[in-house]
Amino acid sequence: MHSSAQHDELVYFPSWTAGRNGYADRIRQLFQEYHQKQGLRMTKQRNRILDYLLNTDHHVDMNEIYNALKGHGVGKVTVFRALKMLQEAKLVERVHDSDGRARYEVQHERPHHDHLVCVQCGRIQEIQWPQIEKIQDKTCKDVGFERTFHRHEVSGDCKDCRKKNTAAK
Amino acid sequence: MHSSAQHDELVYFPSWTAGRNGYADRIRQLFQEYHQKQGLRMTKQRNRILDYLLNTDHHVDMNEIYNALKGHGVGKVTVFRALKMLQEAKLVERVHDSDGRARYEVQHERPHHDHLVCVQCGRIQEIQWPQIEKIQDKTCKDVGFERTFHRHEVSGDCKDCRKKNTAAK
DNA sequence: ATACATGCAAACGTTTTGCACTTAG
DNA sequence: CTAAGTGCAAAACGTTTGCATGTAT
Repeated sequence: MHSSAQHDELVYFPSWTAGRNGYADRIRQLFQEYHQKQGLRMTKQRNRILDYLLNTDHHVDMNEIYNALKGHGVGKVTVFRALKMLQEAKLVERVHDSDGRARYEVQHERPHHDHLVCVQCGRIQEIQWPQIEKIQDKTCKDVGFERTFHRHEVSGDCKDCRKKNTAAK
Repeated sequence: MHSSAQHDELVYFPSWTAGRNGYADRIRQLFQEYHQKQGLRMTKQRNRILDYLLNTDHHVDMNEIYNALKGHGVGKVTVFRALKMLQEAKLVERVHDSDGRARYEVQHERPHHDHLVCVQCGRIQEIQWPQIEKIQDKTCKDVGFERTFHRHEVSGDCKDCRKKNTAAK
């Protein structure tokens, strides 16, 4: 699987960012299997919605998907219901941005990752922090807390926006 | 201030958890000063809302405050506007829960802290993780990201709940 | 006295549902 | 053919605003 050395350092650009197509195909397969298992029907709308999700590298909201696809016979409600279905299938995860609005991302069968969220351009950069996970584990053990999940978001200004800022002066 | 040794280890029960009253008084003072500076008026409603916030140990939403105070001449809209004002005064911070609903907490003039959230009893244990902050700083510098804020929540089962679970068997 | 604060009701934006029509299997 | 899927419009939901009334200064 993710065969490259799993050392203890930070991994800024995780290995799974490569080979995205194989990954996308795997999701599409699970998507189909879920339909069969649940007696659901594949439609062009659902396929387009999943495609959109698989071809984006950031967390999208319902409207973004709707706007991108509305010319192609996909309604807002369908996007809503497809996203709901995809969540039930555990293929998409719902998160919320800093204003509390819902955003979605393809659920990754891959190492847990944290987020660098740019407050200017909204871009979300994903990062793996194995060191931090280790520290968490140790502390949790010490205080008798059993960790099941964690959310770690760092907000600030990304490289590009900072460059623009200084250029604008 | 927080005079105790600021070493690099985890601090499970930070020093500022003691002396909560002094802390509350400080906030009330800033609250009053903000009113004077801005030419605002102190009202019983606003005082009650601030008191409620100061006497709770978890992140509350508008409705919780409203329900607690509606018998005492405090309307929903007033809670809303008071919270808005408190945010402008930098005394209250607005966050969002996992469903995207707004929640509020008194803004702490104290070291940044992270949260251990028990999914069973809902209790939130606060933790300082200076080691983790260090790692963040280093990574952010490496990728050219300027960190302004971070949110770090670890979910799981707390010591007490786990004890209860095994006892129940 | 006079701004500022309050609370009702109504506007708002987003998410969700009811229902008649369409379509994949 | 028929149960599932779609899309419109409308309900539901939380948040926010307009305006007449109340009140701290």
